[in-house]
Amino acid sequence: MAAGVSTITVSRCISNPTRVSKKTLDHVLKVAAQLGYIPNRLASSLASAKSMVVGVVVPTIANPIHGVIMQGVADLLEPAGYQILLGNSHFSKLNEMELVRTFLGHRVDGIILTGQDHTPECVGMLVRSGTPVVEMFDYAPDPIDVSVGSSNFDVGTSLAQYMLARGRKHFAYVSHTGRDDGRAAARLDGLRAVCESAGLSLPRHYEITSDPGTPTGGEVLGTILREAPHTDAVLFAGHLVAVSAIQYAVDLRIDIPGRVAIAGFGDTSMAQWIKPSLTTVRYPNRETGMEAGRLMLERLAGRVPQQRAVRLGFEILSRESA
Amino acid sequence: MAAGVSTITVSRCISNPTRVSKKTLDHVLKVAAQLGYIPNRLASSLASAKSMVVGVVVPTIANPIHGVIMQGVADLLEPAGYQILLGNSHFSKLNEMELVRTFLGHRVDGIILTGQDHTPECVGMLVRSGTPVVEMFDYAPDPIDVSVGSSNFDVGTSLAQYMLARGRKHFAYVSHTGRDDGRAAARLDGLRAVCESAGLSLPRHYEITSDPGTPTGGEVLGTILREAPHTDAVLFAGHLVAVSAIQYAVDLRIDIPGRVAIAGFGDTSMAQWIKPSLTTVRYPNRETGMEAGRLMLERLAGRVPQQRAVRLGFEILSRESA
DNA sequence: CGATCATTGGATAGCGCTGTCCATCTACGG
DNA sequence: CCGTAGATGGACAGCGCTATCCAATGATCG
Repeated sequence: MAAGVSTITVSRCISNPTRVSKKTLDHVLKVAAQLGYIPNRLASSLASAKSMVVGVVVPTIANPIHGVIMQGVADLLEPAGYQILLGNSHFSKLNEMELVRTFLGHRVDGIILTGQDHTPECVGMLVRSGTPVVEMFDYAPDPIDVSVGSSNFDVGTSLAQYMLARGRKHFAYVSHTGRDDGRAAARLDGLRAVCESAGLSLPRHYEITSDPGTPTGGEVLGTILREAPHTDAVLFAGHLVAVSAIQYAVDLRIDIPGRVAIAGFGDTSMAQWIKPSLTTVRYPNRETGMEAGRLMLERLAGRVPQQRAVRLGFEILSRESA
Repeated sequence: MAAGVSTITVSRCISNPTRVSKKTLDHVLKVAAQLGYIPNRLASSLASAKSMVVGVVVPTIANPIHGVIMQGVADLLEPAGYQILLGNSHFSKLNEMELVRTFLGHRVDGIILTGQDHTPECVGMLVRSGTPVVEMFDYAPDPIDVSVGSSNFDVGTSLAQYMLARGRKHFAYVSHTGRDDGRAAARLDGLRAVCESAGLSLPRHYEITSDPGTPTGGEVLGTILREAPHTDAVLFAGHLVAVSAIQYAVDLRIDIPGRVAIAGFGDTSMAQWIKPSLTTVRYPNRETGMEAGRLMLERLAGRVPQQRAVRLGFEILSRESA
């Protein structure tokens, strides 16, 4: 090398500075800086079988929920020297599997997945590879490796009890088809459980087929109040749908929450600015990401946390609509 | 290999299937699938000097603006077989530089940067490396390599003219210190240019030191109307600040837009749900990301686009507040 | 003053692929 | 029946680093 020392000494300067004397270290570092030398991490990874890269799969990074979660992950991983390989599954298990395959090809040191619903082949690949895996977002009691998230069943029961405590008796639940299934279904299960044990009629379930980005809440609310006029609480899985339902109600002089209570899942800024403001469930997104990052760092350090499945809480933000 | 053929044939099956007969191809692929063989892309990258990875630096992925841009980038890059290495600069040029250094170490095939303000050392590294670079978000007339974005000077002039056309004469501009400097400053320059040529007094500039996540718009609006009561148009760089200013005005029965017009930059859902709804500038975020992705693919294919700096438009969403 | 040991640098051999060149095989015409 | 071209598979070297082992150096001690 130009510094007058061997390749191996340079390597040690970068990866294991204690193994080299202060003087040569300084010298090598100076020459390296002068030359603008940037070590090839590909070669390093290949030789050491450590890539310092973690693959993260989210459904879509455009959704601020996942953006915030991702930020939490990055805030833990980046300071520890890990880079993030980002993959968008677009809510498809098949895409997720292909991303996992690609990540494994890149010999990532760990993989973080959103949700707990994967193809068996995907799980098989992960298990066989021996790569640390964190499943985040949902509470997954029986994870592939480790997991962190909130229980949507609990969210369902909590919100049902919240409504019950406010004298509501006839529930409707509105969700989108196709995406987000597991979470939406778990919440509905929670709702059902409470209704059953309280001796109430089961919640009516409506599925919207249009894109969550369209404000179709008005139509749905109209349909519900026509088909089941006694409905006194409607729970919307999508915010925009919930907000547009409120807008619709205000326009039609339907009393919210007098005539019908409305609540949403997942907190967004618009929930607090619309009149009447929307009661929602706040999920600890940042915390979820950070805990996922923490768990990953634990696993990367070769440790297995005592708690393989971390259950995070949530918060019902009581506002005007319910 | 287990398939009874040499290593090299397997390699060809994956990277260059035309070079191998249909029969052996099928056979090798079948055996590979059975074995759950996943080729090591690290070794592949090292040998071929192509990593199929593109590094993308954003200030923070938690901000939906950058999330949407990133989605646009991913939507072009992922189908083309490229993976995304994500880096968060936290609005720091130094962090950005370190991320670039790391990415270069990973021998990424291309780097996409947010903004056009980089340390000279960072630019030097990029140029020396010969890696394709796309700068996105701002319109950068003289990019390192290629760029795409909207001109914030134009945004400033357009919004000023919009206000002028509605009889506004005394402007105030509110921005955050520290982050986003270039863009905020460019908009202010645009505003100033219009004020000057129209013979108006220059816009008053207020800087907020608190976090953009805190709703301090009320205080600021109060200060402005006290210090400069003749102000009839206030432009807020942060949405939450703009929205909270409107909230404050409503609470104090200050007529919006009668007494003072309010506008924001960058469109978010809350802008349309607050009463009165907020006039904003819509930036083409998705398109920015997609164009950045497209430009990157062009450069990765070895082509140099005729237009090295792509200027995207924007849209003034005229609502109730101005 | 020489033997022993910790410290520091070097030599060697891969990590798992791909680029380049070469060998083999089949098909075909002269 | 042989020569040639096109198609197909293989050999070899090397991408740039690190793990492992080994050599040289200086410090310490009997």
